[in-house]
Amino acid sequence: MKRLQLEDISKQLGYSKTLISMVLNGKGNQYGISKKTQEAVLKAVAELDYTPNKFARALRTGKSFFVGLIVADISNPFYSTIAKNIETVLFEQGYNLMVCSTGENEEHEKRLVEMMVNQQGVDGLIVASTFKNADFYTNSRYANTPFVFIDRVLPLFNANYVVIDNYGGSIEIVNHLIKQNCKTIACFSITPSYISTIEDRINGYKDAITKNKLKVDESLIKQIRFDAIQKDVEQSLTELLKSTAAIDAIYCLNNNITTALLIALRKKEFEKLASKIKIASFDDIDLFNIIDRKIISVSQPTEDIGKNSSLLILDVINGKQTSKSNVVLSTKLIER
Amino acid sequence: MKRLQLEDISKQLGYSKTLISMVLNGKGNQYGISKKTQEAVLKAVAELDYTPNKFARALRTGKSFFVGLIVADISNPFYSTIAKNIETVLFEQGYNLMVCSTGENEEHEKRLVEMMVNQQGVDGLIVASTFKNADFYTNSRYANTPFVFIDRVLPLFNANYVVIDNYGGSIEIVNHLIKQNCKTIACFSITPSYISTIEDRINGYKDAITKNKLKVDESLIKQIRFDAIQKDVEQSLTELLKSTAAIDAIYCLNNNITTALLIALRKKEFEKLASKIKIASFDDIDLFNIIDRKIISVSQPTEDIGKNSSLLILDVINGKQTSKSNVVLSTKLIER
DNA sequence: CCAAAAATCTAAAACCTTTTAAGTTTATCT
DNA sequence: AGATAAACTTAAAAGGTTTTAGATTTTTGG
Repeated sequence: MKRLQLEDISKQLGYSKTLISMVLNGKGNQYGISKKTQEAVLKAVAELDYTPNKFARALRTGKSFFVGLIVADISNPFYSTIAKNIETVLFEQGYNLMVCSTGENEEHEKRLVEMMVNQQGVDGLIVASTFKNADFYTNSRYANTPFVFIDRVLPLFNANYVVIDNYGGSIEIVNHLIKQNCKTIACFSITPSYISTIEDRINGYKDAITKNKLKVDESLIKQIRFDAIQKDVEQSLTELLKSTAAIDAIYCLNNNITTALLIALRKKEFEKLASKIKIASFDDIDLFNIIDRKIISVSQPTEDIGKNSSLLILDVINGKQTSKSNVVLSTKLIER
Repeated sequence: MKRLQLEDISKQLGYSKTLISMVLNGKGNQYGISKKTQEAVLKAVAELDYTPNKFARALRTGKSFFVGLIVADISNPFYSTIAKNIETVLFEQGYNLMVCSTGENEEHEKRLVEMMVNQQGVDGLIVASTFKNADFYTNSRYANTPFVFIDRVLPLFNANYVVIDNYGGSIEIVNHLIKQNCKTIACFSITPSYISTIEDRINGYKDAITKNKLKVDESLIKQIRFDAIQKDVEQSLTELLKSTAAIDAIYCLNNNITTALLIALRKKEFEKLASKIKIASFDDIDLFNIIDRKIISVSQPTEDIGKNSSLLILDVINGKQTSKSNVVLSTKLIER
């Protein structure tokens, strides 16, 4: 069965394709099509169950009604929650979401952006970028594509973004640990560590320690590789065990590290450590409500990141934006 | 800066648009374009950084290189892992994935399928359907769209599918519980319960009990509503506490229910129950490796569901399929 | 009742590819 | 050399919408 097209409706109704197209696009009044005609068209279209060909429409208008989302790893609940909220907002406005993961790899991110913009023709792009600097995005070939950056900002780049207050959240949770009498706090960071969120969290960690008149011990800051989390966490624990310092707490800079730490601490070799330390986590996940151990965490307003960024990109797409919009959302400390 | 198009390259090179298009689509040899010409074209195109307009191409060929994925809830790790694996396979073949959640709602599923097929023009659709029967999908308007069903099968519907052996997995886990000396096993099922996976798991549960010469007690089978999981789990626990039966184990038919049960069991009111029972879960998640309680589970080969279904839909799209393909993957019991 | 203005409606162009059918040039064979 | 085949190339059509510019009909005012 061949797909119905404008021509068929036109013949059936005796109105021109133009008129029908106008009515269907809600421009009937604008072009002075009479109420009666509009109704007749809508009725017939509904009865015949006609829907315009997406490709023809996109070719003519240059609009795909697709928004791209690029994150490090869509199976991470932090990003998947954001994705879900973005999807909901977009769907209400007749837009669709296309999600891809970079695996925290710059080259992969490049390929994905190129593909989405050039091949897939997305109307806009929401990105949690892995890039170290903004060179790639400042290239003029992207000047016409609406971008909104989330979670992470790129240095010296004047762009729309929706992020959270990583520095403030970090200060707050470390302050809380210190109040709980933790003096020696290890920090499990993640590579690539130049990412703005991580930088800010590290700075918060250091500043909170300094302001409480304690000393920052660089040997307690461990780098965990994005693609070898479990291994590196256990390696770091071994190092901590060997060191002379008596660790009071471990502060994990993201949920993946915290999860890996919890798994590691179940092993016999780390038993001794496990019973003594407090665990703090930047980013709160459901899991923390189920386990016995009381995790202190900073929860991020993931829903709001999703909602804000999607509303923002729609504004940019629809030309409703006057100047760059920079949103910083605040975090919430969860004591347990 | 205006986008480059075939015409520009054509003028620049002195070859026709046709020739350039042919070379770019890898049909140079097929149409007897000389090696020299092909190389010149490819070089120029690379230098000028031209990419064909996606919409024009799709309009002409009728192909979008998009595959849709429809599941109940993309933030459920079971589905998000499947999604990730599908995405990887598709990406390698130049296809893209578009994911949507139905929230286990038939009407929403209808809207999504309609939208993906009619408005977005996907080349094929992978669906974990919420539907009770196959009427919607047997409608002739979908006869031309490649479909692959995953996770759940629709009764009496001759379609491509990739599922797991729910009945067998259920038998195995309940057998294991009984061997561990559990005689009274409650079952937390989920509505809508007509879904094939749930039906099969329930049947497995009942048959395993019967074959072990125990009695099935219908009052121990609780229905948990998809959209009120926590509440219904706690309600069911209360009922179990009130009943005279001494429960040995609770068997949860999916990971959401198990998670909700674990949360509930932390409450004082269920303390008594918590210490005595074993917990079994259909579907294994990372969480189970972190908590103290030893959860017995059936793990599903999510990676394989993703890989198999995506390879299958590509075959159907590319006309490589000869007859309907039905894949049943086996599960793995995880004792802890 | 006529001219001008307002209200409706439409033909044709534009969007940019891919593919068909056919054209031109070069090589091969007798 | 002429006819035929092979190699290479292209003009034009097709795909289905939206939009522009203009045509037609109806209404209004004198």
